[in-house]
Formats: sequence, structure tokens, C-alpha cells
Amino acid sequence: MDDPTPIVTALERAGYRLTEPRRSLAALIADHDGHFTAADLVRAAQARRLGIGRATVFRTLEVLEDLGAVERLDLPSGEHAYVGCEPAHHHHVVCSRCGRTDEIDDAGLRAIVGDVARRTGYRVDDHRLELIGLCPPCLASDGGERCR
Amino acid sequence: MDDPTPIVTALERAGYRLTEPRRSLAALIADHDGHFTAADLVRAAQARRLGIGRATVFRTLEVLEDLGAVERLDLPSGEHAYVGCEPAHHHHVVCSRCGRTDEIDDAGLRAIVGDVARRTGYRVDDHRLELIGLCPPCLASDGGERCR
DNA sequence: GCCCTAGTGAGACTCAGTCTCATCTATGGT
DNA sequence: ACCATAGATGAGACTGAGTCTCACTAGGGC
Repeated sequence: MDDPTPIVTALERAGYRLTEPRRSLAALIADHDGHFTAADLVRAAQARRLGIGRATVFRTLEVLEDLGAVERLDLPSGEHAYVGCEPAHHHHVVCSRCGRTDEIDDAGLRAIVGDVARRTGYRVDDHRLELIGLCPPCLASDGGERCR
Repeated sequence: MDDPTPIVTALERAGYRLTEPRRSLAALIADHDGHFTAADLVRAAQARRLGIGRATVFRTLEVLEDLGAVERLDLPSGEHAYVGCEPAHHHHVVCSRCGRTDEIDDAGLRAIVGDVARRTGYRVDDHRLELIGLCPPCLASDGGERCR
């Protein structure tokens, strides 16, 4: 495990202590392709006998979210999930079948936000966009049958 | 209370029974300007001694969400809130100070969704967009002090 | 190596949301 | 108006996410 995860680097640069639990969690997160919930992490940590408490998982996720090393998604089911990601502003497409996520850039969203602000008079400070659908592999294995 | 809320109409048209609890909840929701949580509704119902159980509030919200008479928001705080709204596809701007919400139309979002689908290969089935900011009144009383 | 403090694990706690089940009631048929 | 019945309800147990507290530990600057 001499693999300096970008997450570890981010923690270090932000002045957080590089503790064993944090390194382990960073590794677990790096292992995940798609999204994962806090509960998933807790389970994974238990399965590997890492001896990491629930509280620590939540605390670490909070820190990582602040750093932008992880982003929180609100799945349509109401679950809160996370994805490890680059610390730059962007959004995600989430596959509703396999959980895979891909990052998408701001696309034309900035223009929309500006437009809405102008029309409503709001000062828009933040926004979130989530796209839900089927990723290409799932789409292929599905034959495109399910239409919603 | 002979006020036929659009919510009541929607329930009726969809073939749901027009029960007393549903009428009461429809009235409570109609009273709310901004967003409200399930817990808010439960509290409001208790305060007015309507004798409506928690389960009923959640069940009713679920039905109303299906009907599109109510939309669920995921606030940045992680809370799930609802807004009563017209049953057409649209999105919301939420005031982070007073909780007021305004509806916005699809703006150019459809184009973005199409664009993302083309670039990523996903079939995008659903999307959610939420804008968070300050509404004009809050902005005014704020003196614009917080300057981006 | 020592020390200070940020970080930690355990587990109690809170609170949203779900489920079950006995009871009730809105509604369509008579 | 009455009845039958399936859909709806309230109470409260239950589940599971997330928070909090507190005594203890260990990272890293000295």
C-alpha cells in the first residue's frame, strides 16, 4: 500500500493528519468504480477487519467532501451516495442499474444558471445537477427494452 | 374548508379516495409557500389536532409525488424537503435563507441532457436540477453584503 | 523520545422513514 | 338510504442513517 492516492495527497495538502484509518478509507474509496454509500464503506471496512468505527467513516467522508475529493449524490431512491472524483466543479451521470458514474463538465449549465438568475431575481449561489440513466454496457445488455 | 385545492382535484382524477386526512394534508400543503419536510407536516398536523398519523403523512406525500402534485427536493443540508407544485416537468430555485421556492422551466436543460447523452453514450432517463441561492427579498435585506 | 492536540472507536442517542395489523370509512352497487 | 368491501388509516414497533460524547490513542512538530 505505498500507493499515494490523490485523496491522501489532498488530505495532506489541506493540513489534515495522515492517520491509518484515513489511509485505509482512501484506499477503499479508490477501489470503488461507481458510487458507494457510507454504509457500504462501513461494511467494507468491517469485512477487511480494519477496525474503523462508523463515526470515523462519516467524519472522513465529511472532510473529503469539503476537500472536493468526494462528491455526494442524492439518488432518486433517496439514498445518499458518494463518488470519488477530481476536485473541480462538475456533475455526474449515474447508471441506475450498475451504479457506475461518469463525470461531465459544466456543459451549458453556467448559461442556464445565469439566465435563471436574471429571470427570477435570485442570486444563485450553488446548484446541483444529476443525470440518471443507463450506461452503455447496461444499455447493450438491456436491448433498450425498458423505456423509462 | 370548501376550497377545492388542485391537490384534491389531482387525487380525485387519479382515482384515489378523497379521505379526510388527505384533504387536511392538501390544505396544509397549500398553506406552505416554500418547501417543507415530512416532519414539518407531521408537526403542523399535530398542532392543529388533526389526529393524522406519521405513516399517513409519508404515504400521502408518496402518492402526491407520484401524481406530480408535490416535488421532492434534496437540500444541500441533506434534508429531504417537498414543494407543492404544478404537475409539469420543471425545476426549482430554493432560497437558502427563507426557504421560498420558485419554479423554473426546463430552460436549456433539455439540450444539455441530449448533449451529455451523445457524449457519454448513456441513455439519460431522468435528471434533477436544483438551484440554491437568495431570493430577491432576502437579497435586499441582506444589503448584498455577501459578495460572491 | 516527548508532548500536545487532532483524530479515533465504542456505543448511546436521535430522528426519518417503513412496516404491520386491527380498525375505520369512502364509494359503487343495490 | 343501506351495505359490502377494498382502500385508507393510526398506533406504535422497528430499522437504519447519521450525530454526539467521552475516554483513549497516535501523528508529527519539537
